[in-house]
Amino acid sequence: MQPRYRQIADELRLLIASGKLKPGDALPTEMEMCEEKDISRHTAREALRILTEDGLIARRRGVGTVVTTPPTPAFAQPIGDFESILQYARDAVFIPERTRPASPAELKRMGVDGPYMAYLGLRRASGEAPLAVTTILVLNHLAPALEDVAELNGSISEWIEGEHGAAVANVVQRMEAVALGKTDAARLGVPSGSPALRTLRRYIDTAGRAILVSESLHPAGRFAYEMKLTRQRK
Amino acid sequence: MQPRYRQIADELRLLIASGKLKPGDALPTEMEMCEEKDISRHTAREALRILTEDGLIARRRGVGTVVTTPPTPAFAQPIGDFESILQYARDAVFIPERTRPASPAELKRMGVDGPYMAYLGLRRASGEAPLAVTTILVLNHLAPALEDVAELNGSISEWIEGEHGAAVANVVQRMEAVALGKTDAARLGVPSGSPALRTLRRYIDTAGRAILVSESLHPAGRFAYEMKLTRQRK
DNA sequence: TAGTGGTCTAGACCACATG
DNA sequence: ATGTGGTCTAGACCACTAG
Repeated sequence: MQPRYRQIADELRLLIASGKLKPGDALPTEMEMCEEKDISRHTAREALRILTEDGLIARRRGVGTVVTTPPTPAFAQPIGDFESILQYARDAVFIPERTRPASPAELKRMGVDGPYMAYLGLRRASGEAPLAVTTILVLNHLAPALEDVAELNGSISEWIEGEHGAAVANVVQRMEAVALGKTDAARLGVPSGSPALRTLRRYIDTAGRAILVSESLHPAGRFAYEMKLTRQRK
Repeated sequence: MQPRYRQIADELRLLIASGKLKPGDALPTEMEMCEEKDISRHTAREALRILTEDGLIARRRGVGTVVTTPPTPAFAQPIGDFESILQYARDAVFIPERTRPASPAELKRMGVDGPYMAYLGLRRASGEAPLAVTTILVLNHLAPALEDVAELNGSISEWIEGEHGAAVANVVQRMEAVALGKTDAARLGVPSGSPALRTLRRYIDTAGRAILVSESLHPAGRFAYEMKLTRQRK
């Protein structure tokens, strides 16, 4: 049994999700909701508070309540700490296409040196367009077979931790803007030379070795990296 | 003038931050707070709700309210990162060029709403080429004069904290790739349409207001954002 | 059984935006 | 002047936990 305010919040959420209420549309005022649903104002406000926190609606005193326009890039993955990076890796599935020993050019570009296997593929969420082209380098003696990678619904780094007992001690992450080359642009279905967010992550074990390095190229508009940093509690 | 429930939330937050209330300690019950502060239960609950959302306290029906033990996720962002954002702002000097009330387009693009002043300028390190074009929005009643901004060798957010006593509670940071428009490209000396890293930072105070928002457009190759995430001991 | 937080009602006054 | 959402009061009943 759900509390009344949550039922109402869910009703409204459904109206918005289904498109019956579009961005910019006005919601009923608090008093209207009170009469229609036969509830007190407090209950109505609690329902609206939930939707406000979720960013679905915006409220302005003296004006009313409207459905917000969704943030421009649909994918604002809130990633603030290490854990949610792994979460991101789980949500946006890596679809491997082929594997081979890493080339010298790749090794240099991704800032490592040694015997690595390279996995090339796409990163997808639920939608149709791929989120990114991704290259993953794994130290040779830890590298799984391509078939196994395809089976993994978790992240490769977690597989390595489970399979080999290697512990990731920290992750160094780097972000910058680049222009897409012809090949990558074609795979993403965007014009050659168009902007992309390049994220490079190096997973370092306790010995300081990069056991896994991943590079993703996210075309503009399909992905934004968002993190919340909270002031320290001293 | 802050609402009563927020004053009380801030009082309690201070008790926790200062260590007078340690993790595991019990807070007063709702009824005790009502009598001590001479407020209604609703007001007390609203204050406690804020702290619950911030993860500072945990509440259990039939038991009471206690200060939470600081999160011990397997991985966490080193606390230094909040400070290093401010550090970045100090290193790469913001050179203001002009100021005016923020336009509706700017407000929408930067995800805020209200009366803000806009400061437009370039960001430079030691070298010759500018690192980025930057737009900074500051809440009207906190906004410094353009001449003062030029004098600041620290960051504007720190100036605000010192001058007005406003405390930045957290920073939400967003990164994505964009194509540079004609004007910005010209100011940076790169071709129109070339890639740039857009970083948007919203500095949020304890009341949840964005007191300052900054947007920087870093052309490809001149800037990369790098962060290190360390595994936390349990 | 007593006390906690969770939910809900029925009022009230206010600051603010709009016509 | 009217109506909006923001704040606040003073009650109430409930589910749950613990002694």
